Amino acid sequence: MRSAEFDKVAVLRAAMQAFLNKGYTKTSMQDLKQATGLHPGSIYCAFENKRGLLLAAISQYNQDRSDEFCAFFINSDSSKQGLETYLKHIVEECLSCDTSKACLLTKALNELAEQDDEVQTLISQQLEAWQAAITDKFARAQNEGDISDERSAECRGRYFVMGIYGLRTFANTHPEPDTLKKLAKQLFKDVCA
Amino acid sequence: MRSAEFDKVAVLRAAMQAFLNKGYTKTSMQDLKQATGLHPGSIYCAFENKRGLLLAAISQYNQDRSDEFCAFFINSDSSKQGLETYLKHIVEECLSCDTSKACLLTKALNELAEQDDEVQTLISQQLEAWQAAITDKFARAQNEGDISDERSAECRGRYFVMGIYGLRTFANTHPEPDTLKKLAKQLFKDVCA
DNA sequence: AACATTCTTGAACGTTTATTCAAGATAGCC
DNA sequence: GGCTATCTTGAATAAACGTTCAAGAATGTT
Repeated sequence: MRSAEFDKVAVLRAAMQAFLNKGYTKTSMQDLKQATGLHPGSIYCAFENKRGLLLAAISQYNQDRSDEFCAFFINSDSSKQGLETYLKHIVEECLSCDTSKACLLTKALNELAEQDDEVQTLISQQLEAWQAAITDKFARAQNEGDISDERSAECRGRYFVMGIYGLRTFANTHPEPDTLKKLAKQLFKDVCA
Repeated sequence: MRSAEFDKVAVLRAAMQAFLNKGYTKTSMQDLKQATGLHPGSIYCAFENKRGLLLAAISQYNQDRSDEFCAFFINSDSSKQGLETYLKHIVEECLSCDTSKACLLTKALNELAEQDDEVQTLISQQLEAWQAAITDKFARAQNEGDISDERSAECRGRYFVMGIYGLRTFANTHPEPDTLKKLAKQLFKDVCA
């Protein structure tokens, strides 16, 4: 008996960085070999093929982002404030230079939506769960009395998600801190109004 | 002497549809041959290479969209109403099944931003011009007295653009008419407030 | 220490890719 | 109608791609 020598989670994180940098199609097996440190054979043994590695990387990405999201609410009894700092965190992420600014879920969905139904379904479910988590926080904020019941939590959750999508895309051409921060501030004001 | 037999604009429109369907990398020369009706040699003679065809298709797309945008304002003396019907038009576009729902500029930018500086620069300039055109309409609407001067036209233009980006991305996973229309309505209300 | 089992390695494979180019077709000009 | 110039055609090319697989290395068991 002999167990695998590589750290699966670390490999998946390296792979998702590679996919974020070049996109799925343009990331070659040679790129993945270099990024993960795994030889082609090992990748095929562990993930079946390149597409399998993408699917696994997407799931890992979703897991990481989901954990990150939850962390904004565990030590806070104000859901509204948690959402605000979460939004600020996203802005900072858009502004950081070292890590890729895009979201792997939307990036992969854009690239493969009309060609790969399984990828599309997987990502759609994950984005749906993310939106549901955000909507839940708006509902809590309403129960906590910080946001009015004039509009439903679903309505606010959708709008917030839409705003984040827009913010991320906008950051591609306008990575100026002041502009993004102002947009985010306005977005949060509008979504809470 | 002998002149070219194909219609350049028609070829570019066919090429941009192909690029919208599959993305730049996954659109093969064979796909482009089928979509445009041009043989490889003719494409290379007219556009230098695949990338040259993409650049030309992007410029044509930008031209078409720019003309389309202007059409919303020529027979109207209310800039605010022109912006509103423009936004409704975008929602309809997101909902239509036959044509591709995405925007070629943002799609190509997402795919090639970190790999091709010339493509990135070209698209950035075009998106900038689009945003400037929208900002101009907000400034006119303010002069016409339909929108307050409380926030600047630049500020509103940016927010509107961000909202359209978000709306388009949101439509990928939620192509339900009622949801999109409601989001667009709220967006327009917020951006004019 | 030798064995059996599993993982790792990287060269080799068949496709597919973007690109080229020489031959053929077509149009205008004398 | 023949000539020249230009455009069209599509087979050929070389490189790059994802994938496979048999040989080598390493581990745990006896």
